[in-house]
Amino acid sequence: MIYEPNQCPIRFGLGVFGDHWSLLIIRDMMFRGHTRFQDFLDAGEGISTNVLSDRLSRLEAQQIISRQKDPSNGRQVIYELTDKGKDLLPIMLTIFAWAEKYDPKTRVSKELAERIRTDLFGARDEILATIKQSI
Amino acid sequence: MIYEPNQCPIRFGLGVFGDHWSLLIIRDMMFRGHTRFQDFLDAGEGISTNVLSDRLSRLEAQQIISRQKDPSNGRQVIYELTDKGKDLLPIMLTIFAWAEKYDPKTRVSKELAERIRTDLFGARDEILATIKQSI
DNA sequence: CTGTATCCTTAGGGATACTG
DNA sequence: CAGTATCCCTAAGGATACAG
Repeated sequence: MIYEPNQCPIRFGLGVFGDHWSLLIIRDMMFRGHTRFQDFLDAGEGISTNVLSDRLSRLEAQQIISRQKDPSNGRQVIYELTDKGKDLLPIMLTIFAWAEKYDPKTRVSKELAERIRTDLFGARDEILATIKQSI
Repeated sequence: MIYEPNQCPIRFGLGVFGDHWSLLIIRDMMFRGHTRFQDFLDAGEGISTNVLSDRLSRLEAQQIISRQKDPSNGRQVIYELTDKGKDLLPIMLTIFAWAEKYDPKTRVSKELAERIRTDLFGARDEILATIKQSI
């Protein structure tokens, strides 16, 4: 058994970042350096203030991001990825690599994509075979 | 620039497997060996027939899964992952590894988790630093 | 067994105005 | 600037019956 039913890691992941907006917010922090409420509003995805507020709260509650005031400007709030949030990077990168392989429009940094491709895509069938045996 | 705006790989991924049910269906095919309509209904997630039907159609349209009749039983339909679907494995595994790190209940095969951890978590900060420079 | 077809309900989210 | 508070609306999805 790869994992215990009712203790499914995919379900766990979906609970944390499994909605449309959360993953885009994390993406913007990770790859665009966004740190402020306004940054996310201006990202062009069309998120409304109430939804953004809600998602930032949830992500903070789950310790994916931290919220603090800018010491040099007390009215400015700064959002940052926590270690738990930064550790979502491998998930993002594997999505990148998959998209680069199947979305003709996606262009990702070659080094990153190459790394993932050899490390994980390369062993795909071997790993799937291992999994099949343990079902 | 890591990727072109409006050509975002995360958006592309969300469009394919970004809803609650699709990822669970793919999981069941990948890690539980499910191949039949009834398998998914019985998976215990409580999906209804109309939604399941819809998701299977979409996944087939996106060539994540294939649909064919069982040659030995003409009334039995068999769903299988295509290569494009199998290539979602790295994404699944990185979610596994992340969940194992942060969800106390999740227990994943050690070898798989270890492989991902050293390959990708290990270089996390280094990669993030590279990204920051190119924003 | 593998789906459609309907009905119905609710949660999610857009628009907007407003506040500390 | 960073949110809250409403209002409203629609699309997603659960339940169920039925069909090929």
